[in-house]
Amino acid sequence: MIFRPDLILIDGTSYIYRAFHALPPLTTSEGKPTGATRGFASMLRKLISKYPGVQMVMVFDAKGHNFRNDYYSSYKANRPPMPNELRVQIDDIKKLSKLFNFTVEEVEGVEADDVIATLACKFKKDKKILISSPDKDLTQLVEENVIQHNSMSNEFFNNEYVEEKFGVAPNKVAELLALVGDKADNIPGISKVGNKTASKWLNHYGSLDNIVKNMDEITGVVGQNLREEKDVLQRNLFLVSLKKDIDLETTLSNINTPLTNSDGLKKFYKELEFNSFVGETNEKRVTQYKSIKDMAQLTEIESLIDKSSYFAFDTETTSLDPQIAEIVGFSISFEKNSGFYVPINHVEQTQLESEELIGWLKNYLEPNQHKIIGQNLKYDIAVLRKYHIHISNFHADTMLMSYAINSTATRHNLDAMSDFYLNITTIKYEDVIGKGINKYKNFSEVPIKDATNYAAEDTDITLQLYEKFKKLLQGNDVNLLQNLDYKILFVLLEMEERGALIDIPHLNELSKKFGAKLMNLVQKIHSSSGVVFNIDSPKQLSEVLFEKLKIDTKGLKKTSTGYFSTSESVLQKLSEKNEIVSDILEYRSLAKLKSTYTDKISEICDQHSRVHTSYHQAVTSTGRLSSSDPNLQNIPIRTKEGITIREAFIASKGKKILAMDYSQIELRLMAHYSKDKIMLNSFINDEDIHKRTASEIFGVDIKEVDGEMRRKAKTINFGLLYGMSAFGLSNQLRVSRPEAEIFLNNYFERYSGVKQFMHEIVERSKELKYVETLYGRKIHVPNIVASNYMVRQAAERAAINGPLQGSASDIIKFAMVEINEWIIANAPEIKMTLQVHDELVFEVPQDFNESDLEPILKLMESTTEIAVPLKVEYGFGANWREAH
DNA sequence: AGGATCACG
DNA sequence: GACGTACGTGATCCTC
Repeated sequence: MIFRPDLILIDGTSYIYRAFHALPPLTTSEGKPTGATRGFASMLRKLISKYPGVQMVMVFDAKGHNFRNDYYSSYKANRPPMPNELRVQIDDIKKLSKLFNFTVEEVEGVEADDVIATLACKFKKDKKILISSPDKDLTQLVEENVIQHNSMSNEFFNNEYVEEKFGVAPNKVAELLALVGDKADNIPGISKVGNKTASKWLNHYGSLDNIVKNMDEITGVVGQNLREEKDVLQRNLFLVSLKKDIDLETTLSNINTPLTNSDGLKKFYKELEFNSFVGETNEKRVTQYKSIKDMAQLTEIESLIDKSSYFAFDTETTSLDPQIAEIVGFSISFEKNSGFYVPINHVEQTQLESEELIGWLKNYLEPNQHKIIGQNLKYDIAVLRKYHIHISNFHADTMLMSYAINSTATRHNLDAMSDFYLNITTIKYEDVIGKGINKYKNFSEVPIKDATNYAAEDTDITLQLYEKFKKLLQGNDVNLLQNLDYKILFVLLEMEERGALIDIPHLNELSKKFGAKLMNLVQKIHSSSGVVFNIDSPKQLSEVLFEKLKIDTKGLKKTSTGYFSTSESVLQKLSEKNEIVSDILEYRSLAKLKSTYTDKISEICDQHSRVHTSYHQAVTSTGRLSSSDPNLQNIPIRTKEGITIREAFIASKGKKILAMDYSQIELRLMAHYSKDKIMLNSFINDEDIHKRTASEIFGVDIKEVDGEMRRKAKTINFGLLYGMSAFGLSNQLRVSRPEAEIFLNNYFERYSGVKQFMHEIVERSKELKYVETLYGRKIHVPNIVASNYMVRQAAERAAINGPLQGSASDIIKFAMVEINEWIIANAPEIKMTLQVHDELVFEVPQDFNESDLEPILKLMESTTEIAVPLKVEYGFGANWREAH
C-alpha cells in the first residue's frame, strides 16, 4: 500500500547539513559560497515535484539555547560548531524556503523536533502526515497516519519498521533511548545497554518505571550497571522525549502549498547563478549556434581555425561504436556561447557534398590537430581514421582533464561535467533523437536546426570546460595528463581497433558442452527439489532452499530484499551437507560461463573473427582502465571449465600469443611504501612471498612451510591490500575469529612496517582528503572524515588500497606507452592486444623467442623504479591459456 | 532501473 | 553491546 501524505513536516536543519555535505564548495563568480544552498534547493525541488499540491511546513532549529541545554548543560556539547562556509549560507537558505512558499517555523527555545512533534499531534486526526528527517528521535511519532521518511537512506518508517529496527513500538522509543542513550546528542545511557538489551527489558517489564522497580531481578553486569546508573534515566527520558505542546499559531488552513517556480525564485536563482534551475537555460545563456550550409560560410571557419590557438571539435555519427559509426556532421567552437555545426550526411539536403566536406575536413584538421580540444577524443579519432583523416596529436581532452582533476567528483561525460562544473544543463542526446516510437533511427535524420543546437552546444560546453579545467589542474595532474593519459589513448585506440582474434568454433563447442551439462543439472535440481522453478531467480531459489527444503537458516545472511542470500559464499558452506546445493553451484558457474562468454563472444566478433573491446580511461577511482562491450578484463581463469575459454583467444596465422604479467606488483608496492624490512628483503631476495609470510606468522622455517600454511598466508597478504579485518579473514579462511585474530596479530607483529604504513596513510589523508599514487595521481577519499563509522571505515580501506592499486596501474600504463613506442620503432610486427590490470597480451611472430622479448621485459621492469625489483613473468602459446 | 550474483585483477 | 566487516571493475538475469 502506498502512503499518500497530505501534510509534510520537514526537518529543515537536517536538510541543510545534508545539502552542505553532499555538494562541492560551489561559489558564485564573485566567490560567495552557494553549495549548500544549491543542494537545499535541489532537494526541495525534488520533494515538491514528488508531492505536488501537498501542504508542507519547513521547521528549523532555533538559534541559541533551548530548554534541553538549560536542563542538561552537556546536551549536544560534542557537536562541532557550524562550519563558517555553511553559516554564511543560512540566510539564503531561509530566504529560499520562503520563496518556495513553505510555511516556515522556527520557535525560540525549542528544537525543530519539538515543533514537528507538536504539529504532528495537532493535525494527525485530519491528515496523513509525512515527517521528512533522518533523526531517529522522531520515530517516536510514527503511527498509522504518521510516517517518517529518512531522506538520507530513502527509507520509510512505519510502525512495523520501527518495531523491527528498535524491537519496540514507536510509543516506547523514548524509553528505549533513555536506556540506550544517544551518542549524537551526548546523552550517555546505561553502560553496556544497547538496542537489544533495552528492547528485551521493555518488552518484558512494559515500561521504564517497571524496569527500575524490578531491577534487582536483573542479573549480570548490565543489571549491576542499571542499579548503579538508574538515576540518569529520568533525565534521559526528559531529554529524548519530544515536546508536543508548544504554543503555535499554525492552523491547517494557513499552511502553505509550496511551488517550484515563481518569479521570486527565478530572480533569486539568477542572483545565486543557479543557471540550470532558472528554467530554460538557453533563455539565460545567449548563444549563437550556426549551421554551415554553403562554401562561403565554410570559409568563415577556415579563417577562425587559422587565427585561434585552440578550438573545440566534435563529430556527430550514427553509432556509439566507432567500428560501425558513420560521420553525420561535426561541430566546432572558438569562443564561449558560440559554435558552428557542419552537416555532412543528413537526410535533410544542403548545398555541400559529403565527399567534398570530408576532403575539406582532412585539409584543415590534420595540419591544425595540435589545436583540437575534444571530449573523449579516442572516439572521434577512431571515427576519423575510417575516413583517412589521421590525428596523432591534440591540444586537450576534457574527459581526461576532469578525470585528472578528480576521478570521483563527477562522472566524466559532458552532461554530468557541465552540470557539475558549469551549472549548465545541456540538451540531452535523447532530446534530439527522441524517445520510444517517436524516435529517429540515427542522428542523420535529425533536422539540421535541432542537430545544430545540440552539436554546437557540445563543443561550446567542451570549450568552457577546458577553460575551467585549465585553472583547476595542478602540477602532477598535468604531468600525468600529458605524459600518460594523452599518450596511452593512442595505444588503446590501436588495441581496440585491432581487436583480439577468437577461435569461434572452439567457443561454439564449449557452448554445446556447457549447454548439455546445464540441461542435466536443471533436471537433477528440479527432481531432487520436487519443484520446477527458475534456478536463475535468487528469489525462487531462496524459497526452494529455505522454505520448501527447509535448509537451516541459522546465522545466514538476508539480502536487502528480505530473502536469504543464495550467494556463492553462503551456498559453499551449505554444499557439504546438501547435494542439491553443490549442483546449484555448478549450475550457476556453468550458466555464467555460457551466457556471458561462450555464447556471447562469438556473436559479437567481426567478419574477421576479431572482438573489439572498449577501454575506458576515465571510469575507475584509482587510475585503472576498465573494459566493456565486451569486458575482456574478466575472462575466466580460476576454474577448470572457465580456463578453457581462454583457449579461444588465439593469434593470427604465423603468430603466437605472448602473455606478460607483473608478479605481485601490489605487494611489491606495499613493500616499497611501507619500507618494511622483512617484506623488502623477501622481494629483494626473490623469495616466495607467501611462504615467507607463512614462515613469519607461524614461526617456522621457510623450508617447513606446507601448502596449507602458504594458502593461509596468501589470503592474508591479499587481504592486507584491501584493509581486511579479522572478521573478513576468518570468513575467508573458514577459521574461527579468534584464530584469525591471532594470525593478524602475528602478522602485524612481524611486519610492523606494514602496520605503520596503513596507519599513516589513513592519518595523512585526513588533511587533504585524498591519497596519491607514485606518479601523483590523486584518489579522493572525502569520507575519510565521515562521522558515520562504517562509511569512514570504508574510506580508510580505500585510502590504504588507493596508492597500491593506483600506482600499479600507473606503472603498467607508462610501460605500455614505452612499449608501444619501442614496437613502432623496432618491431612493428608485434601487436599489443589486451591489458588486464597487471598483464599485457601480445601477438608475436612464431619464431619470436626469449631473447627477442628482452627489450619489452626491460621496459616493463624498469620504466618505473621502486625500492624492490619489479618482476615480470611471461609465457608463449598458441592461445592465451597456453601462454600462461 | 536496481538488485543479486559472479567473472576478473 | 552492537554494528558490519576486502579494494577496484562490468555483464547477465530477474523483478518491479
